[in-house]
Amino acid sequence: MENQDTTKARLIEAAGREFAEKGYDQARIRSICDRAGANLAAVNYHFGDKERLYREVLLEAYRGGGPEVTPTLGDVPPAEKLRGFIRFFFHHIVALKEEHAWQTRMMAREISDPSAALDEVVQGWIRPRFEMLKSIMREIRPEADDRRLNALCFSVVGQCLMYRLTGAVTKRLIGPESKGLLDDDYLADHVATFTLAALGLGPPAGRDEATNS
Amino acid sequence: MENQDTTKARLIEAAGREFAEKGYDQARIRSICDRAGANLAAVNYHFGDKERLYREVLLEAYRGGGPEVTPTLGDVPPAEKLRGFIRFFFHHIVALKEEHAWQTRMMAREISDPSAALDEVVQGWIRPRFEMLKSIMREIRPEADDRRLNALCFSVVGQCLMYRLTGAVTKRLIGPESKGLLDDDYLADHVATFTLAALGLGPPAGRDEATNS
DNA sequence: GGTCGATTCAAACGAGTGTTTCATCGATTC
DNA sequence: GAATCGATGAAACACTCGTTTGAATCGACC
Repeated sequence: MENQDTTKARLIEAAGREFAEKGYDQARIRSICDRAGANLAAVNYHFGDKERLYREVLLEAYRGGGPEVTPTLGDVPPAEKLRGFIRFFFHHIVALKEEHAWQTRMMAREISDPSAALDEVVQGWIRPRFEMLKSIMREIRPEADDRRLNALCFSVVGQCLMYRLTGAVTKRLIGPESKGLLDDDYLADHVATFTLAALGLGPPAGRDEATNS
Repeated sequence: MENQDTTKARLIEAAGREFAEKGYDQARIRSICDRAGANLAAVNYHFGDKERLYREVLLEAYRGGGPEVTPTLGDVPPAEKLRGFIRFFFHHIVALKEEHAWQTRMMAREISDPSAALDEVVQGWIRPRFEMLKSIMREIRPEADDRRLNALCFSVVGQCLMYRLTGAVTKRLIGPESKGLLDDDYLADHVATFTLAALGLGPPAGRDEATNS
């Protein structure tokens, strides 16, 4: 009854895009109000201040209308589940482009550039997905203790997040052309193969160079 | 003849610490001048502006007096070289504490929070170390093409950098106690084992839970 | 149609911060 | 010892940006 095109709703939408693009510090209230077609004072009137606006937007981002970002893994062998999780992770979190929903991009940004609201994000958004990975890993390594399970999961996540967190460096490091060759599908497949090999569930990584140039 | 305790030298030292701690944006010229015991106008007098100060400090950081941060790997099997590289990487780049030299901390910061001077840093500091890793990988996988080699190296680096880039998240994700259990030595060993297993050079990861609790 | 509360608007405020100014100091030189 | 010039110091300037203010506008209700 209220989520029509009210000023408040437009502000949340505009702020979501702004925060997702620039992060909390670099986001500008003037820019948000411009995008929303609202007056500069609107943010203070409707939300009080910048931080409370951010928290409302964050709430909207992971509770509200954002797209579902949870892998659905059927009843397949754990190795296949792991491969599916990695592929999902790459396509929905690592490889975020401008056209992706700002809701997800804000979550991704909280990982690399946490705000004061990180606790809520970890608890409400990151942890459930991490636990999903951890339960897959537990299926694969029932005998591993909790510390080892965490390290194993971080080995998976680290390989993926690498490409999201250090994009500027890697592009300069190997050149834009080589970076372009590392597309999402290739990388997802590589990380999955690498990880399954590390767990003894597949052939060693890097020996199958028959397929590509 | 000039690198005594001049105001300019003290400014570079103070700015190095400030930039390493807070990054370019959050660093404050007033704070730098305070640390250096210099007047506010000193930065402009000696360097022109904040950005040129940053570039000079960066130059000093990776050309000048910083500690040597390059792994020395003797004539051992490539698997051992890789293990040594990972251990080195963890101790000197990932696990940077406050007491580490600001020179290295600035390099680490450029990775996660690049400045306008990233090009120089990649070319002068990151690339040589990356090429070292790549040559090790080439010894292990002579038949792999360049794209695969890059992906393999990034799988190694990603597992390590993870802990540097997402510290705030991981601490909240698994709790400070569990995070504390993942000390540098444990993680370096884990990543090495994981990676060697992935390459078919060691036993699968996560099956050796006899040693620790 | 007048009243009142909610909303919107233009304008300004005030704090933070990089930068500039200009007077002063101190050593070197003639 | 006076002149000169690089270096330092206190103060202020200029700009950005979050926030506030007080008037104008709109809509509902009597």
